[in-house]
Amino acid sequence: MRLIVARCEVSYIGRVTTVLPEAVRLLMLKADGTFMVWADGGGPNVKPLNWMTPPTVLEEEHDADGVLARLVVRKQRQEDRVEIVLAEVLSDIEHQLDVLASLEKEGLERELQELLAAAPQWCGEGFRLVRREWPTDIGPVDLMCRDVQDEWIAVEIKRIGSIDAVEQLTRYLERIRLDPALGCCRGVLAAQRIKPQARVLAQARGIDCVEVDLQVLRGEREPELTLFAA
Amino acid sequence: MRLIVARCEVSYIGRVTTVLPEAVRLLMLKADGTFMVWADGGGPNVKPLNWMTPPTVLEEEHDADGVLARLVVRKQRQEDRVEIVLAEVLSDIEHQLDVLASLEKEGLERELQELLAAAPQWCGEGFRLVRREWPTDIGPVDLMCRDVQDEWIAVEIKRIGSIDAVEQLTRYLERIRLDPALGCCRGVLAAQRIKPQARVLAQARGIDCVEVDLQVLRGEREPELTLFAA
DNA sequence: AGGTACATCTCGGGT
DNA sequence: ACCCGAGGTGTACCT
Repeated sequence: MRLIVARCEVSYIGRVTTVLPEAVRLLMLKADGTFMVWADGGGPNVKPLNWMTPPTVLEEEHDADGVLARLVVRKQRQEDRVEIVLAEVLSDIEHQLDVLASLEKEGLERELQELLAAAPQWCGEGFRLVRREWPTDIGPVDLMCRDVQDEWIAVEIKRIGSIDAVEQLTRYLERIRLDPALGCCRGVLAAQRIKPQARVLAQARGIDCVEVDLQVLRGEREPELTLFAA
Repeated sequence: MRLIVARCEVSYIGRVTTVLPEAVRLLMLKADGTFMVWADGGGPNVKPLNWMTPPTVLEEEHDADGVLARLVVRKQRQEDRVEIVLAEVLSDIEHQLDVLASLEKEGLERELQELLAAAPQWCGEGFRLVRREWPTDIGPVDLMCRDVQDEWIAVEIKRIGSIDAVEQLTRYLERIRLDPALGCCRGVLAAQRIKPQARVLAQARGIDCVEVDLQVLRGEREPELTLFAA
């Protein structure tokens, strides 16, 4: 990984066209071929101002004194290019970093699906799980359940229930209901949080919405007693 | 901007929980309060392994020799925290970077919308603009127009017209047509490029497709004379 | 290679 | 503050 701090001007030509006026910025050249330009504020926080993903080709130009004067980062088989004109190099260091993957993550949608598969009654009273990842010809439904009347219910699970989730479930239901045996299959959207506009669309489509609590599912917290609530 | 290269172990607890085993990585501390952890490969290219967006609070712990031994980055009003245990600091530099925004982008959907709002006839013969960003209760329609017969047309604009774009416009039309005054509103998908599958779906839904040329809209190129084309 | 779905998406614009 | 939509989205997984 090479880190260059320099006063420079940056141009990108590719899917869009951008220009950055001359200023002191960080140029980050990863050993894997990734290139990024960073500023300290006045822009995105966690996203570079400009970047190029591998595979890239790096051209370096030096002036008469051997000082880095120009960098061009290009994509192998495309016209995408970032050009950096360096007016002043303040620092230029390189370090060997470890390649060690294994970033373990917990608490994603997958965990939510596992917990709800083990306790489908949180998606609706009396629900029994028939299958996780029920296949349709346009993709798998998260959970397929049956209720106390043996009616079918397709459950779509999301961390945050948005309009897209309603669309996705609608598409699945369209497919599922082509099968006469499942013709009256209902749809349930289960999520930690469901956005208001998604709720509107779901209601219009006859899809039920259920908000679930991750901590309750994990058994870390007692469920609220809502049975006798207004 | 402070750049630390160190052999370290990183833990994050927040929306998810992650652990990174001890390895040599780059720790990036921006002056705006952003914190990021980077590796050289074996993970995402252009995304940090761990990060925290401002506002953040930084705690630094040093050992008896004054060497940096532990870092904790916390969010002010949340339980989110990143903890770094440093086994060996290989480099620790700090530079003053410029804050100079003004990353001008050209060629995005916004420009396309501006150009089509100024010349809606490219979306359909005789179209007049009634409103940009016409509000519905599930989101805004890019352009609302009327044609020479005073009929209403909802226009969805995309850089690339995909199936999602057709779904989106379909949703809007669903809501718009609930209003009797707009009951016969038509739909037009305008994009620089429209994917074949999106075209098929659009046709099935009675939505017209129009491909527009950015350079023609900008007046940089003459329109093709297609009036007498087959 | 192309399509789909997920992401601590991030980010900007609106209300 | 929340919500929506766009992104040079990136990334993994599937066909």
